[in-house]
Amino acid sequence: MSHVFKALSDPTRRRVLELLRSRPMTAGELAAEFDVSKPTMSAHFTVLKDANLVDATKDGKSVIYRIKLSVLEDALLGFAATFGLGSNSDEKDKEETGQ
Amino acid sequence: MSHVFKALSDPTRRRVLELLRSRPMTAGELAAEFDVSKPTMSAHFTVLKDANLVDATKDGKSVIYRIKLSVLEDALLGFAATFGLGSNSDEKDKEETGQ
DNA sequence: TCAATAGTTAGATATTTTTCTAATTGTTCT
DNA sequence: AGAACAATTAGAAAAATATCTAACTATTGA
Repeated sequence: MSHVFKALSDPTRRRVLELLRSRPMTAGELAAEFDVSKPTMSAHFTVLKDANLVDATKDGKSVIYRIKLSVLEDALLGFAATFGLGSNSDEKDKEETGQ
Repeated sequence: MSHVFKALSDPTRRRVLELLRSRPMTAGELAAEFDVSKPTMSAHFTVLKDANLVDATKDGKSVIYRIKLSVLEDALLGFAATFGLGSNSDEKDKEETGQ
């Protein structure tokens, strides 16, 4: 879980995840969206893989990356829940502490 | 918002926030919970302040830190919402993409 | 006023992270 | 087999982070 937050701390990696939100993409397609070298992107992919936030499958010459939404959800909402946040939009009267 | 994720990427800082969840605490009380020097903790507090995740008020010799839950909530749930996550527990039938 | 206490700032060092170019691996196509 | 392409690994350099000790500032209380 610590790996997830480390992975999310970099803007490039957060944007990679956002791109993968719409559809799976190859390393090359993803790299084309950024202004850094392919090896640098490869390093970012490794961090995302280590955090288990993406899944990589080889397809011919390409590697297709897919976001693992459930892992992101567990980390994000799990941590939020620790603070009593989330799934709380229109709860009625449950001893709210207010800040 | 990038500052928030940077701040959350360190385990010490995440634990500081968790400690502040129960009540406001002084720098000294917080530092006592960790195995690092006070200046190191002071640096962590600075990162949390820069991310606007905590509020510091001086009270005599002490500085009292308070968590700013709304900022944490906005960052965490806001980002989660980008992925269609959260406040979604028992939604009925809304063209779910399922992973 | 002076000593004690709480906390931060200064300055240095060690570690981690990000990034690059060059070289390598694996796949496809002719 | 050999060229072309996609991606990763190797190795190095630059930048950012985390950490420490020593010194400083501000507040309290004798």
